[in-house]
Amino acid sequence: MAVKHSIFPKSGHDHDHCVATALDAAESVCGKAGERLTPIRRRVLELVWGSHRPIGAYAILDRLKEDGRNAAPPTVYRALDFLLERGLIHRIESLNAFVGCAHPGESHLVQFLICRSCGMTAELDDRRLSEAIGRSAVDQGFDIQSRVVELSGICSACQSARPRHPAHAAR
Amino acid sequence: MAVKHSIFPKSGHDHDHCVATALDAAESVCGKAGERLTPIRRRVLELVWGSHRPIGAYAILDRLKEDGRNAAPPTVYRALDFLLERGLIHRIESLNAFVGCAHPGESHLVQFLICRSCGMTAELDDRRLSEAIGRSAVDQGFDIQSRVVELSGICSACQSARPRHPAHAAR
DNA sequence: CCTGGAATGATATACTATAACACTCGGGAG
DNA sequence: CTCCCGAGTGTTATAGTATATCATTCCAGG
Repeated sequence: MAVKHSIFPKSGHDHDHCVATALDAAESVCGKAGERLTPIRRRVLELVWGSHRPIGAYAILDRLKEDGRNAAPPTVYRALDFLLERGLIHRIESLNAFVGCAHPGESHLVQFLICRSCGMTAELDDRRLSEAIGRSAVDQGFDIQSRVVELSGICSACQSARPRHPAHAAR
Repeated sequence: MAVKHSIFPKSGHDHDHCVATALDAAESVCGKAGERLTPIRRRVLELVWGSHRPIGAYAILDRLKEDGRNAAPPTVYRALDFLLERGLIHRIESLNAFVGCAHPGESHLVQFLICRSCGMTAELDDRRLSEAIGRSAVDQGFDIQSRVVELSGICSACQSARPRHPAHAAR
């Protein structure tokens, strides 16, 4: 049975469009907040959006160096912190890596599906799931301030095909 | 309104009993599986159970050294890997730390509540929440292999009191 | 201008985790 | 009994992730 509305990016999608949209949205979000999307921040965001696979801070750093820029770890982490605070990217705790936010500027509760075969991630905003989490916390009198929900497994595309990116297999 | 059945460890509980129970359960689990709970593994488990606050691998390492034992990082990580595989401890991804499993030997899906004020964690096994996660995955045709659900916030005890362990405040 | 805060540069270091190889020990095959 | 084998541990080195600290630059507003 086919999946009706897969939220996983399709293999042949126009990714340049994803990137352009994300950068535009970032300009907009920063503009409204009076924040500066400096060249470094913009470039880091672009690199995070290089694919739908989470990317590590040091991989970003390597790319910045390839740009010919003087870059050190703090350069990257400052930009990542800025982008995280503005909700333009997400951190995947179970991978120590970062991925673009699919709904920048909108407040949303997020859950991730992470494919161990192709490395792609999908960002969910499942209301029933969020509510179940909220109920669980309320039952315990717990005041939730942040949530990490990361589900690793095999996406539907990889289930029906030989793995295409074995390099991204889970640890 | 008071919480009916808080799963958070109470401040004055008999923690020695928690530790003893955990060690007994570990002996039992290992015995049935024909695995060896060696002195190092037992000691690491005991240290992880030192409190209901997640502990980092290097903090465990320091304790082992205090024991007068020759210990290096691999010593600790090997023991932790063993304990993780047998389901005797859990890893908290968002803290890079480890905490004792409240239900060793039983297969269960787990979610964590992590108090940013006192550092305590509570292990939930909320069936509705697990089912909501399962449905979410099925909707996407996603085959879940592992789950990370970690909710950070303030536990009910800390909400009604001045924080008692500010050193454990979230990053 | 000039000045104060934000952003970046630069260096050092802390923290987390694994690779690789050597050694020991105890149990089973012969 | 001896040999051998594999699990467990010791040891050293290194990989990978993140932050502290201070210097410098840049730019918007006075």
